[in-house]
Amino acid sequence: MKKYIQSIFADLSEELSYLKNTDLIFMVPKTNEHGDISTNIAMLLAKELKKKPKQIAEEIISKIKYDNSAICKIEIAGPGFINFFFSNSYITYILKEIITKGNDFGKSDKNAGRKANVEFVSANPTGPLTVGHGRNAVLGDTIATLLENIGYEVEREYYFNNAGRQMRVLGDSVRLRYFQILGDQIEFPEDYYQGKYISDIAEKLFRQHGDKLRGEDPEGIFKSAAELEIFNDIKNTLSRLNIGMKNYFNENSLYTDGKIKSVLEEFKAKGLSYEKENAVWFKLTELGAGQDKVIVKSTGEPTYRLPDIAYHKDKFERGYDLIVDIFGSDHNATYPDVLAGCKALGYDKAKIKVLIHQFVTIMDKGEVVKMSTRKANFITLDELIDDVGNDVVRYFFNMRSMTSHLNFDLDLAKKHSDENPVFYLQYAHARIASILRMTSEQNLNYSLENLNMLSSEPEQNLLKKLYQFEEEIMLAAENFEPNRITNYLEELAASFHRFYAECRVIGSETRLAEARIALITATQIIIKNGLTLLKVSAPEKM
RNA sequence: GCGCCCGUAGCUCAACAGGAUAGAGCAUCAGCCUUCUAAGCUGAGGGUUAGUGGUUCGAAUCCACUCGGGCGUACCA
Repeated sequence: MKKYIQSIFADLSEELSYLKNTDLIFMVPKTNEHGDISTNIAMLLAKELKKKPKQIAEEIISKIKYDNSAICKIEIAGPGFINFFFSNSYITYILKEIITKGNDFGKSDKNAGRKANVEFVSANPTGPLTVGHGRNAVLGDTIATLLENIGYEVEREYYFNNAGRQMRVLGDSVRLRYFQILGDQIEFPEDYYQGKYISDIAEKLFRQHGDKLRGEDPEGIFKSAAELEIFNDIKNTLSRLNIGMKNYFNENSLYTDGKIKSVLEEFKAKGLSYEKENAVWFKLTELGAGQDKVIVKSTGEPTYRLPDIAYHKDKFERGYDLIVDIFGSDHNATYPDVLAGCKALGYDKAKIKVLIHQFVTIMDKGEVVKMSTRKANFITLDELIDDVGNDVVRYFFNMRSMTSHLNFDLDLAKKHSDENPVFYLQYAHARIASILRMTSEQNLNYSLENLNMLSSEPEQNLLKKLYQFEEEIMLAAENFEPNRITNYLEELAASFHRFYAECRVIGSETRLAEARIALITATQIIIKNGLTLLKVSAPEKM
């Protein structure tokens, strides 16, 4: 519909030339009195044209040509808004679209043929996923789904590093626990991994091998067993949330494939690196950053920047049209270096979209829980799923904008009470399912013949919400904002519940009942499609 | 010190690219089930949008500064 209004304005701009070079902004007004779509164009032009906004608006309205079957009224209001009112035949059209397209309604092929890579989670296999990773995982997966919904072919990717100091400490942590099981009196260092899962892995090794591993190297079987166990655990947790990765990208492959080396050589050839104090420095100052950074330590080991740049180079070479990285706010200082590196290598960094989400604050019994993988005072994502179920976990992590901190109150999430918006939505869906079960028993079906009978306020509000769906999910995808979906769905469900309280389906006069069945059928489809994007279930009964 | 993010009702959060009277949920209070699921609905109270100044027809939104909170700021990842 917005497209249609844009097109009639485009036609009009042939006649009113001042419309040509301005951005037309259309929005959905908050109240029904202000119509279905509104534009502030007259006010924006007032200064430039040295005319009063209302005069401009009048001129636009008097000259604009539109189709009566789509728009029934255009009026000027307030300081100069132009408000458009949709006609009933448009409403009929959109309901019909929703009902006939069903599960496919809302899908768009706008980006058909384009490929996207979404990298998320990317936790190293040093411990189970925590609630903190949960937000990253759910946001990443939902963004991937949203991109698929607008036509992208999406690859979900998990980047990990199973080498380095962290992993050595992990292997040695298991080894020491193993010795403890054998009865050795060993002091377990404070900066080693304290979690119980370490002892579990050691226990398992003991059951399989007895005391035969005494002489093994910490980086041998201890490390590899730990990595295997932990990775299986992580994958299992992700699959409980319906998250499946297409690629697991091992940082180590960047070394074995010579990609790190080739980036180093390229930097050197371009004069973007130099040696100082036995280390290799990346000339970031030349690229506009504040200071140069080390990319290869004096020990010969690269810092994280180098593999990160090589990794992104690899992604570019794989030919994606869009590369999305999802990080927690603790990475906010590192990605500019990576982007600068990509740009220096000649890649279009506009293809990379870095999304930084703020941390999850866990509240338990009214207190903030500080978490650290190393010390074992974390709540695992698995425990959270056990407590509240995957629907609630997925919904809660999608509920807030990425830029704000997410306050996860465990007591509240565990409650399963009506404070929980997930149930509010699911209840709306189930209520509709229930009505439709009963109407079908009575052989009552939807009809699009008399939709103009849907004239009461709750019905009008519900209709209005329905035809906003397509635009909402488009905006959610293009702006990478999953929380728009949850906000929208809550408003939609509220509109439905209000309708339910005031308007009866069964027992109304047949033509009205048929129209209302069309309305709630469409509502049910939209709720289901919205929840499906979030991978939250839409039950027929509760 | 510097960089990024945040500050909106008692609490948790919305508010589309600057738009019309700043909205929901929870909590509090008062109502609504002989009719489609009360996990619901209706109403009331609750706000100087942290503060100060600026930009303009118009600011929670943009700019500057101040205050407060989070995360960073390594030859850790």
